[in-house]
Amino acid sequence: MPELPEVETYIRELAPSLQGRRVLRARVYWPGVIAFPTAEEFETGLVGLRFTQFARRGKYMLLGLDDPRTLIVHLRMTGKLFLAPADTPPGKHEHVIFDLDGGESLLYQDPRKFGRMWLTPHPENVLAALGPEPLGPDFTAQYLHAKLAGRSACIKALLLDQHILAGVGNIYADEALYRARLHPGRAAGALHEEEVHRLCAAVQEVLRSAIDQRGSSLGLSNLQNYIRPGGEQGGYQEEHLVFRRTGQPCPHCGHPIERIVIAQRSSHFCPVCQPASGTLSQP
DNA sequence: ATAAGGCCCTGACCGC
DNA sequence: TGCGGTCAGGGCCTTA
Repeated sequence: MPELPEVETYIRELAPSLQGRRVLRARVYWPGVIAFPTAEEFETGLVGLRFTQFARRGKYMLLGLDDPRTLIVHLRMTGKLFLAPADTPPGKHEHVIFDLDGGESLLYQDPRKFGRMWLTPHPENVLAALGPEPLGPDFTAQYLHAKLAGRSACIKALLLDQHILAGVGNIYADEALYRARLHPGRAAGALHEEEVHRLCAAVQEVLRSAIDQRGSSLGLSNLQNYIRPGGEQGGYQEEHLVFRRTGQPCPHCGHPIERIVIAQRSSHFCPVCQPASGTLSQP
C-alpha cells in the first residue's frame, strides 16, 4: 500500500529517469482510472508535453509539465509506475501507458483499479482538502491536539483521515501508535497533551525512517506488494513492529500482537504496551 | 459538523 | 481440480 514514504520514494526514483522526457502518446486502457478530464481529453492533452518537475503532496504524486497543467497520480492500493521498452505489449493490469521519447514507455499498472489520475491546470483544487504534511512545519503536537479536541472517533481512524494530516495510511498509523504506546481504539479527544506529543513525534519518526528505507514492501502475494519503480523492494518492512504481525510476540514485552478492526481496517497492536486506558508500560 | 457504513475492484486464500 | 464465499483496503459518497 503506497503511503507517504512509498510515494516519496516513487518521486525520488522516477524523477531522474523522467526529467525532460517528452510524451509522444498516451494510451488509456481503463477509462475509470482518469478522474479528470475525460480519458479522451487526457490522451490528447498529454501529447507533446515534457516532464519538468516532480513533487509529492500526501499520497499524491505531482508530475509537472512544460504546460499549465499538472499530471497528478494517486496509486491508492496497488498502483505502480515503471519504465519499460517502448514495444512492451500492455499486460492485463496495465491501464495507462505513456510512450516517451528515447524508446521507453511509462506504464501504470494497477490490479485493483483503485488508483486515479488527473491532468489539470488547477492541482490545488484536487489537493484542497488535505491536512498538513506530517514532516512539514505545520504539523505540530499543538496542531494535532487542537484537531483531536472534542472528537469521539478512535485515534486510529483520525490518523487515517487525510483532512487532519496527509500521507499516513494503515501501516504507518499502526506503527506510530505502537511507538507512542497508544491503543488504536482510544477516543481521540481524550488523549492527554503528553500523549499527543508522543504520537506526533512517533508519526514523524516512523515516516522518516520509512523514507530512509525506501518504503515497505509487504506480503508474499505480488498483489499488495509495493515495488519501487526500478523493481526493487523497500526495506522498512523489516522494521515493522506490529503491522501484520498478529500472534507474534511484541518486541518489547513478548505478549502476542493482536488484531482488531477499526474504521473497517485492521489494526495491529500490543494489548500490554498499548492499553486501552490506565497505566502504561515503557517500551 | 461528525461518525459510521457502503462502494469500488479483483487476486489470494479457504473450505468443500 | 474447481467452485463459491470472504477478505483487504484509500478515498469518496451516502446516511443518520
